[in-house]
Amino acid sequence: MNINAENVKSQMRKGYLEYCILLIINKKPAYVSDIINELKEAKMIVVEGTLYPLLSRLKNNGILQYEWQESVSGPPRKYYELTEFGQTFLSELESGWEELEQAIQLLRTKNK
Amino acid sequence: MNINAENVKSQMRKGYLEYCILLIINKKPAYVSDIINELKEAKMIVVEGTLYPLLSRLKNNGILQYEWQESVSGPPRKYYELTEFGQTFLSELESGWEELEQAIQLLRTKNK
DNA sequence: AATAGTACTTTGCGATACAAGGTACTAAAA
DNA sequence: TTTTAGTACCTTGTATCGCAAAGTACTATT
Repeated sequence: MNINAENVKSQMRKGYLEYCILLIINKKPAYVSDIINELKEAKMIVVEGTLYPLLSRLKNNGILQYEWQESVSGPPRKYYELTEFGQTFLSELESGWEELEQAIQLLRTKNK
Repeated sequence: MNINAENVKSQMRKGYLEYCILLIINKKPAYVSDIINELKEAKMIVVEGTLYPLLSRLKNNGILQYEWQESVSGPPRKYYELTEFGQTFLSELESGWEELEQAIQLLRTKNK
């Protein structure tokens, strides 16, 4: 119920997870730990419980597909990659991001 | 249940409403219609049912306060403005936005 | 066998945008 | 004076989604 800056910042990141994850996977196939690490580098802290359902959703919607790959140490991993449709989808998100960036820039400069 | 680009774009905007609204109110006191119009100019479509509860929440958390003002035509309006704490809060959101902007820029350029 | 480590999955909760419907006040028309 | 239209504020119910926490399963080492 209480608002604090951290809370709002986390809300801010919410809508961008899909976008960020697709950017990461678009480079090369990745499994959950890879993704978490890349996000961490970009200062976006995300946990497993968030990622697994999200990846499933993206897969069920035909945006991602995965392949099992053996690991040198430990159980096999699901490596996700973009489908063709996923590529199209990603470019739509690109423009969505640019729109928001411009919207906020407009509001910020107008209100200086 | 289905993902589509519009849906995700709207999710993207979600977390930024607080920030955008505070940017608008920070310039000068505003009531709901003012805010909706300014958001519309920046291509962020928001409806009353979203705004009223949000403004209440911000008020209850000491970020906004309001004054009633007569209207030339129609019922009186609640004009919201930032409290001192609200100003501090807004600058925290500023940095939150900048962080996200950088995070996404990093992921985008890395994955070209 | 037992233990530790890694990976994937599920459940329940809290936060919040939004649709839809409702209340209240003001001014103009009938 | 009553009715109607317009504006403004508020509330309820629903769907979405991040996250914490707990669980299952596989592999390698002791």
